[in-house]
Amino acid sequence: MVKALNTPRNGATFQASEASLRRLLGYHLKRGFNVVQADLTRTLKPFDLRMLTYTALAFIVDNPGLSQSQLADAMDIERPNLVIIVDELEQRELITRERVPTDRRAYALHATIQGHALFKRAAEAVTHHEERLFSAIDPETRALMIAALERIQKHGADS
Amino acid sequence: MVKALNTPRNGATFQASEASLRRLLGYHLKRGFNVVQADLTRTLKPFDLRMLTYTALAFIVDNPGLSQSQLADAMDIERPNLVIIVDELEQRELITRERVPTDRRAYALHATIQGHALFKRAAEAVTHHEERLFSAIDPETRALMIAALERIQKHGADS
DNA sequence: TATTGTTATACTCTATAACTATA
DNA sequence: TATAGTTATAGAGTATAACAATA
Repeated sequence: MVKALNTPRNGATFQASEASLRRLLGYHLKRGFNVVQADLTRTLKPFDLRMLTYTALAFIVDNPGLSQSQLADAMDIERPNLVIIVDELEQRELITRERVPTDRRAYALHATIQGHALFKRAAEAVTHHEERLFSAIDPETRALMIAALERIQKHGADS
Repeated sequence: MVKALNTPRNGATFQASEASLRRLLGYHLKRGFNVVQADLTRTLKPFDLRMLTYTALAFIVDNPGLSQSQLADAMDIERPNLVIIVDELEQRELITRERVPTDRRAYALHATIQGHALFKRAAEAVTHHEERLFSAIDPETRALMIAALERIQKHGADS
């Protein structure tokens, strides 16, 4: 909907002033992420997955046996918010929750055959979603952005 | 909370596999934006502003007299979601809503003296917030990222 | 017919306090 | 005591349908 910025009532162009919005990286991060998030939601819809259920499934597939605490830390979300995500994946029989013998407080998470199969199909769709959305950004720039975003995370985690 | 990635139970390192998460720009965009959003929330708290009320106020300060439709388009949010934002700013007497004589359906939005004053103080805090959070990213990289994010928006708006 | 602003509603993501059972 | 998982709850952002007033 950026086009409205170019068609205000008075014929001029709307501004995000130099003193405020347009020069803010955070502002563009938000808007860029919103576009990505909207497209990702559409991409995952056919698989009945959301951003968080997809992310959780990906981590469980890649790290069989990890606990919910470890998964929450890896996903950078709070433990309470992970519970319903794991509930949903378990009810759909995409993952299993098994008590850890050596620590009966914890659950070991594993993807089922169906979980692996669904993830494989969804991951392909996500790959196409990324290629489609970021086709205008050359690989070097993408890598540079990923490195910068990782630094922002580490820097933000310090404070 | 990335540190947990380095301290799993089995002594190995948790993975966001090459086939799935770690190589996805969208994944890093989300995590990076979450850090920014959390810090921005803290930054705006003393001014009783949220991300969206701050953004709306910025646009109104920079574009006096614009309508709610135009503001919603500029902010890239749906009209219904803007209503409570404008309500809040008006109730706090930071902006005014005046009927447009030539189109009695629309409201012209203007920032009050208090609105300008609060925005000026908040904008300074936001500037410091950005400098603090992005100090590890050199200006050239920031500019490159902003340009790339703008392209993603335009590209996403097409599809 | 189309647009502006509005109400109602629902979904997603995020955050905190407090509880239980285990360690 | 500390940790793993849970429940309850609240806040914030996003999205759609439907309506009254006006164009």
